[in-house]
Amino acid sequence: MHDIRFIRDHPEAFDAGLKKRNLPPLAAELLAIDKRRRAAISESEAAQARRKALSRQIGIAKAKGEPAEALMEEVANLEASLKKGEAEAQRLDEELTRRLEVLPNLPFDDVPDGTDETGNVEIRRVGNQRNFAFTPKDHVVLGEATGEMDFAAASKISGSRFVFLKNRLAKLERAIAQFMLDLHTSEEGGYTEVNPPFLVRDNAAYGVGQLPRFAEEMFHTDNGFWLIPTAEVPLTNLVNDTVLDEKDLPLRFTAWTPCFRSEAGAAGKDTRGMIRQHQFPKVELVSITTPEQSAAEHERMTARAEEVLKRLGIAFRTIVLCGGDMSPASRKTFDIEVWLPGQNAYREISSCSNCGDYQARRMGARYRPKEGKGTRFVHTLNGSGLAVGRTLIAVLENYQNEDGSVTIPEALRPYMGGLATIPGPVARK
RNA sequence: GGAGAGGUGGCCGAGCGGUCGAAGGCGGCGGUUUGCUAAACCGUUAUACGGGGUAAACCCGUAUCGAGGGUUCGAAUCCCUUCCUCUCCGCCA
Repeated sequence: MHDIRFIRDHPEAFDAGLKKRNLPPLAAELLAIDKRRRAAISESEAAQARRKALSRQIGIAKAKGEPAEALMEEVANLEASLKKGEAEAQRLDEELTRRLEVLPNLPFDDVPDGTDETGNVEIRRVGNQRNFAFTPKDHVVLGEATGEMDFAAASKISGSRFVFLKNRLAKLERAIAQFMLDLHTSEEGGYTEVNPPFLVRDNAAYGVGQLPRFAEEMFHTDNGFWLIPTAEVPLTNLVNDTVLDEKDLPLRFTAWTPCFRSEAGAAGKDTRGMIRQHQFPKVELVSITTPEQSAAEHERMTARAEEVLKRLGIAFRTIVLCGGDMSPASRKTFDIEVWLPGQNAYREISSCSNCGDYQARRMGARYRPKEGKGTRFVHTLNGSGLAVGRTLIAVLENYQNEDGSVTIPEALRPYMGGLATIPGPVARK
C-alpha cells in the first residue's frame, strides 16, 4: 500500500518507480482523486463540527429546562447535506485505497531496469560447478531408480505436481530442514524458531500483499482459510496491528513449513520432477526492522541463506532482480540460484526481499522510535533459507556418483545418523 | 456440535444516552529527592485523517471504545447484523 502523502510530495519519484515496474505514470491521476477527496473531507467535517456544537447546546438547554426546538430544527436542516458530504468523502477515500492497494511497491534506485528475468543482474558466483567424469543424471532418474522418489504413486492419489519421498530420501529432506533451522537459530544466525499455522484468514493474506492480487495462486478451503503459499504470511503477520518498541528491533523469525501453491499460470512449466510442486517444504526467514536498518538486514539475510549452500558445498550464484521480475511487495530482491548439474543450469533456491513499509502499512505494524514522538511503520523482509525441496534436488544432483549412489554432505551426516552414502540401485540388489 | 461470557488507549481495567478521547492502575517519558541504583513523590503520555504553520515545534477541526448498519438533536453507553476471543460440556489427534 502506498502513502498518498509520499506521492503528493514526490510525484516524479513515484512515477519513476512505476516506470521501473513497467507501468505508466499514475501520480497525476491519483492526486486528482486525492484533491477531490480532501475537499470532500473538509466540507463534511465542517458540517459535522456544526452539528456537534448544536447538539451540545441542546444538551445544555435541556439540562436547564429551556426550550431547544429552534436548535433541533437547525440540526435537522443540516442533515441532508451532512449525509451527502460524508458519503462523498467516503466514496473518494475508498476509490483512492482501491487504486493504491493494487499497485506494486517502488523499486529502489539501484534495482536494474528490465521487463523480465533477462534483465536480472548476477552479482556474485560462489563455489565451483563440480566436474563429473560421467554424465550426471537429474534427480528424477536418481530418485526413481531406487524407488525412494515416487511420482507415480503421488499422481494416483493427488495428481500431478506431488511426490512421495520414502526411506533415505524422506529422511534426507528432514535432515536438510533441521540443518537449516539449527544454523539459523544458532547465535550466529540470530533467528527465533517459530512453528506457525499453515492456514490463514483473508486479513493475513492481505497484509503481506497476497490478496487481492494473487488469490488464484493460493489454495482456499471451503470454510474460508487460505493454505499458506509461504511461511512469510504467518511470520510477517506476527506483528500485524501492533506497536513495537524500537529497542526490540530487529525481530528475526524462522520457520520450517510446507508451502502450498496452485501454480496457476505455470501450466507446462517444470512439469518434470520436484522442481515445481503444489506442496513443498521451505525454511523461511523473516525480519522486522526500522527503516534505517532494512538495507543492511537485507544483505545479512541473503548472506545467511547463502551460508546454507556454502556449508553444503554446492555452487551457486546470487542475482539482483530487475524491476519487472520482482514480486509486487518488494523494493529489492536477491535471488540465490543453485547449480543443478542434472539440468545443467542455475535454478532459484531462495528469494530475499526487502519490502520496505509496504506490508507494514497494510498490516498496521508500527514501532515507537527512541527519539521523537509518534509512531512509524516498520520495514519487513523475507527470504527463503532455503527451499528445502530444491535443496534436496541440489544435494542429489551435485553429490551423485556414477553408480547412482549419493554421497551425503558432511554437514548433513549428523542428521542422518552418521550415514555417509545413500546407496544406488545396484547396491540394493 | 451444545450452553454461557466478553471484545474500551502500549498493556490491564472502570464507564447513569449529553463538556467522554474516555476514571484508575501498569508501562513509557520529564522532574524532585538521592553518594549510585532502587523506592517515594510531582508532572506528562493515544492514533488516523483534514486544515493552518518554516515538510520542525505547535495550533485548529473531525473521526476512532472489534467491524458494519440503525434509533436519537446527541451513542463507548440502546437495537440489529457480523467477526473474533474466552469458559464449561460433548466429540476428537
